[in-house]
Amino acid sequence: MNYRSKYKAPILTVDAVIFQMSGDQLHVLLTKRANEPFKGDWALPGGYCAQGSTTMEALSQIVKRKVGVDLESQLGYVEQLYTFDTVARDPRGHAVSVTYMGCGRAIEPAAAEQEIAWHGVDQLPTLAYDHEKIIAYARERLAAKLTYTNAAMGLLDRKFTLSQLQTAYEAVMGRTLDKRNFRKKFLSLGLIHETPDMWREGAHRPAKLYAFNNNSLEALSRSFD
Amino acid sequence: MNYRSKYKAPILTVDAVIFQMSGDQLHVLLTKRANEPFKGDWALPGGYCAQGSTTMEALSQIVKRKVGVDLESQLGYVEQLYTFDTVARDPRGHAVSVTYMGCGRAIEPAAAEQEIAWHGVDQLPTLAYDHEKIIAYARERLAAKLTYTNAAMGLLDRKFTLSQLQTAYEAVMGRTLDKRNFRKKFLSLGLIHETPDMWREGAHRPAKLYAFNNNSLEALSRSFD
DNA sequence: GTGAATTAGTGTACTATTGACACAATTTAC
DNA sequence: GTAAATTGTGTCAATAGTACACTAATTCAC
Repeated sequence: MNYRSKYKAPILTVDAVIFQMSGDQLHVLLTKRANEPFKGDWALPGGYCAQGSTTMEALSQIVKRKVGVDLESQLGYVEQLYTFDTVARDPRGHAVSVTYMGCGRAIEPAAAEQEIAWHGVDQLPTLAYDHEKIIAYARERLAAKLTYTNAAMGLLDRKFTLSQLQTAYEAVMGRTLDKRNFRKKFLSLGLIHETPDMWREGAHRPAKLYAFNNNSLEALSRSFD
Repeated sequence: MNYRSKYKAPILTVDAVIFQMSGDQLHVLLTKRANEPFKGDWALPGGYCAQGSTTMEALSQIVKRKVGVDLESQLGYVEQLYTFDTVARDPRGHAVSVTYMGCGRAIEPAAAEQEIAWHGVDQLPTLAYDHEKIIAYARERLAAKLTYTNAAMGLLDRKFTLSQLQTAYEAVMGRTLDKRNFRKKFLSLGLIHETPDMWREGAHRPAKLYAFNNNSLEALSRSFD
């Protein structure tokens, strides 16, 4: 096939799975679709990627406009998740969607074009397209990343207590962890350090605040032999 | 933006990183570009994805036509790698490339449109586009997969010796492994089983042949706590 | 058929990591 | 000062990882 002849590119869309902690639950940012198809259903924020901008640039603009979140400044980190495509995915024709996953903390969306809401990942409403699968995949990916990177950074304030860290791990992984083992293990990884500050809240002993050593995503190496 | 108005999709391309073992080295299948841009340079097999076919379908057709390899029947497994895009990636304009990675064994390419060759991943020629980075990324991904999946399956015959398996691991990871520890570890994973057959070759003791329990990709779970 | 060459196949001792498990310390509210 | 709440801590057993060297089985040359 020759590009100049009769080549017609598939529709290219981008979608974002934006996570944050709310209480002790992992939540995902959704928007209510105002138009067909799937009018009235909840969906991941996303839209078209046009010629001339990268998928990440397109996503930034779309997310900013539609749900009022600035990926650059309001998320701890963003990474590409997967590219989904099926001829039937979008009723309007063949679509390819490049999806990204990001984690943030206490995100305050600015004015947005669309109705938005945070939903607990364990209590999702009916979702448009295959977005339920995409969210499940994003959560799996994030859970895997937690075991060998400092990705939890994205879900926490710059300074956090070990209990907050553990709560985030439990929310993403969907199971409880042992407090002593979690602390022992995590501290031995060397990803975080103590700060002089304490977290005081409620009628109980205050907690030491920790911070990640590295503000960008850091991976530990795994070994085989 | 409205789809029906002035939306114009970026060029969508697909590229394949196809690995196989040759001797004790990991090799990647490359084609020599016959046209500009990068005419004469080596590149990953790939091409345009047009409306109406999924990226995987497009890739299958392209790889079959250009380098004579049938992804379905000639590769042990194929998975999506990453989607690369930069405005400058393709000199003709903004392009988005969905890349896939696959592993095969003693692949015999059929008649192909383009000049092709297998290159050792540690002795790559000058490559077109950012294909060098893509290959490095694919290798990293494969190395990571080897530590928690049966992905090595793709690189081996259905029946193989433990030495062959170890050689494949060493080639992908780029370092040597201890024979006794490798065997102990791998056998304990429970991914493979002994067969009654022996591999006889050369003036030395014959080796037991093993087979994977599962013909599709299988992942072991990692734990945190 | 004997010895040289080559690769397959095996075990042990040590260290590090994981996982199960319970109670004292510190703070606030009353 | 006592109750309520949450932080913070250690040990032991089991498992997994790591370093390391020799014997077994075969072919080939003589």
